[in-house]
Amino acid sequence: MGKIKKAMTPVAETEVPTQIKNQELVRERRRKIIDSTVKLFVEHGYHKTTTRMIAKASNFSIGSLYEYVSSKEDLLYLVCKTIHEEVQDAVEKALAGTDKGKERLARVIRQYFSVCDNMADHILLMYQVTQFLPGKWKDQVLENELNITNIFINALTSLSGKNAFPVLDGKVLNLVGHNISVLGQMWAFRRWHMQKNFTIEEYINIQTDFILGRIF
Amino acid sequence: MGKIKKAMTPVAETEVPTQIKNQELVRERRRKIIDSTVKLFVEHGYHKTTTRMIAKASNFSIGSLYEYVSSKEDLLYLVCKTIHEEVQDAVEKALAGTDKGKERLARVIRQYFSVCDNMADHILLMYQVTQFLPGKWKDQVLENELNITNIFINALTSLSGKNAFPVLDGKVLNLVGHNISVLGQMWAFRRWHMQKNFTIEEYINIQTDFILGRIF
DNA sequence: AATCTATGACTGAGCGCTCGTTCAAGCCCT
DNA sequence: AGGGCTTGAACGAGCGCTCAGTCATAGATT
Repeated sequence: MGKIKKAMTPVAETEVPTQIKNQELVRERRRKIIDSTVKLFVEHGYHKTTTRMIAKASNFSIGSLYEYVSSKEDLLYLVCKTIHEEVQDAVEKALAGTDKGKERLARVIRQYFSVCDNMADHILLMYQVTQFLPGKWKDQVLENELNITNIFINALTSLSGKNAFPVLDGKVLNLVGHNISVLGQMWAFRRWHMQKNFTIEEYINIQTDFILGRIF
Repeated sequence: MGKIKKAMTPVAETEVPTQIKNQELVRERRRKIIDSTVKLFVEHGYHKTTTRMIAKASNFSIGSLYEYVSSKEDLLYLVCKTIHEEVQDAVEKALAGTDKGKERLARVIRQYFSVCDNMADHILLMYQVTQFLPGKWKDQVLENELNITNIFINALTSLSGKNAFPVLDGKVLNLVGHNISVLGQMWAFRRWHMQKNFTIEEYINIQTDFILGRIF
């Protein structure tokens, strides 16, 4: 069966169980459910969002909701996965350019930080919500998080020793990759301070200087 | 793990209401309650910890618990406040030294990161739990968080322009202060990766180089 | 074309249970 | 005696999830 990969929201077909036979329907309905759920989770948080609210917001009965998703925790996982996919897609697009050395790194940082700005709500949500995932899915989510960080680590590694870059130890590269990842997310989870004191442009510029060691 | 010195917790007397007349008793009992609660929250999280569990763990009846604390949310605030006080105390001690320039900054960073290591559970807890505070107390907690960050900003500011330090713009200093704060906490909230790949010593050394721009 | 039948998506009242909170009654000290 | 402190049974709102039943559709049969 030749399925066309809709780059938007893939949504697992088999990973998370469902009662419904028609897989096309599952994909479509789940997308609607996930979209509504993200909004509700962002607005009210995981616990204060009831399954009834989710059902209403996506125009299903609760019963019907539970045909497409087997528990609230399942739904939470689908939400997390979708957000990660969105971030990863956006960041990977930034790797396409052809410039070299620090400029290339700076461009990737800029792109990633812009994504963090656009998806600030979602990133904050991930921080708040990962703790409620059952173990097996928490592991999966952390792996997805690592995948994104690895994009930066790879970008750094491919630069090490070239274009006026010093040769760097693997551990250093690894940690710097995580730093980039977290400093982007910081724009979201410290927005209570950041958005009062910086524009996203200022933030990107200063943080880029900071990461590239141009400050001290 | 938590080799935290049993730092006696001050505990607000008036800020959070109580039914009990004897203030001495309130202070003493609340400390016991808060200590037990922190342990339970760390182990089970806020929602899965019931008030009955808290009462049992601190050797009170539920009724008695509610004489000393007027709601679970109140208790949550007391917990957050106590943790912040502990961190702040420890970091402020690091300011006592007499060395100058980058060495002084490096020492403050080392001290702070060590605190983040010792209190990793508590820092993670703060990240998970702030979202459940009612508005007025969330503001208070964020202010406490800012107070800690300001310690770094002040340390940076007092260095700006001296001892081979460049003169730096206020926004830059502000953001770098937040970076230090967050990179310390990152040791806690990314421990699922960090503690597998670094010792705290390695972490401190690399991050210090990173912050001071010695990497690229 | 008309009728029957099988399928499976959809519905929502209600079950079973948890949890934060209260309060009437009792205990203890002065 | 009376105020301060403790107790734990009882309350009731709220939640995730179930399941017996409805109904639209489409293929089979006449």
